[in-house]
Amino acid sequence: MTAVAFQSYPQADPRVDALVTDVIGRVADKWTMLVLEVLVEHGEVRFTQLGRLTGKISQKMLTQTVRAMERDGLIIRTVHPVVPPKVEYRLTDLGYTLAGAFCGVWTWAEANIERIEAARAAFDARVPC
Amino acid sequence: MTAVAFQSYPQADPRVDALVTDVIGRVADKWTMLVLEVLVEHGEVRFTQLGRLTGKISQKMLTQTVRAMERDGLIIRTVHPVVPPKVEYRLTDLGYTLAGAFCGVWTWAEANIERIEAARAAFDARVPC
DNA sequence: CCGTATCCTGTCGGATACTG
DNA sequence: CAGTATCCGACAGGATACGG
Repeated sequence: MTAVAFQSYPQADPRVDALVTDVIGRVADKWTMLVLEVLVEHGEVRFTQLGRLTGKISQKMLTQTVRAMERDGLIIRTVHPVVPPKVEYRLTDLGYTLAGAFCGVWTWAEANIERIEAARAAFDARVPC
Repeated sequence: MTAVAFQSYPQADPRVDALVTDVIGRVADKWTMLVLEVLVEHGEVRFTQLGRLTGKISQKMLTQTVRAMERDGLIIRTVHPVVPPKVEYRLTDLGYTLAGAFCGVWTWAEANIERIEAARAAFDARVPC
């Protein structure tokens, strides 16, 4: 399936490219990046605490995000057999290297917010609804 | 390897944080990154050509993506008044700096695909069903 | 406290058809 | 060639309720 427009492109290795795209898509998620940032800053963090620090994230999305990140080997989930339950999350070495890679994007966004907003305003003035 | 050494994240302004998140969300899009990569590699590219080079992207999504990127000041759209129409896209300076920032993530993904797939396989074996 | 399960709505995104 | 317009299925993701 997926017979789409623009098929057949002279790329070197479509398999590797697809995998990289997949990894990027998974990892470049909004919540993934925020969780990554929180864990870099705070080290080991509990579930609810992680939710608060991440901002307005629903419990559902937080669960999904940490689960996917654990599956990808980015974080480690530690369950303490106590009552009430205590679960802590921390980055793996792989997670730290990813955070390092994303650091560039994060600082870029911070540094260029004003330029982007200016560009948007100019565009919207140029192309009104 | 590893050796993370992360400088602590400076500010704590929720407004700025929201904006950064917004920018990240916009810019970390799958198609945005692919278009970015193609334009870095090929310089100035026409619409259909861009579609082919980007891989399996529908015309609709390509239009949306380039429009949003133009609005954000990442690319420049040049219309040549000829028949048949000829429209070319190229990166702005801002676009190039973004591509540079993403370069780290891209190479990270390439370098760690195998580790991620191994982690996923291990996780799925550990947590079946 | 740490989740899972369910419902429900908005948005994403592909397919198709048409214009300058 | 370079779009625009429209229909529509799929799914992300919030709100809520419940369980270990």
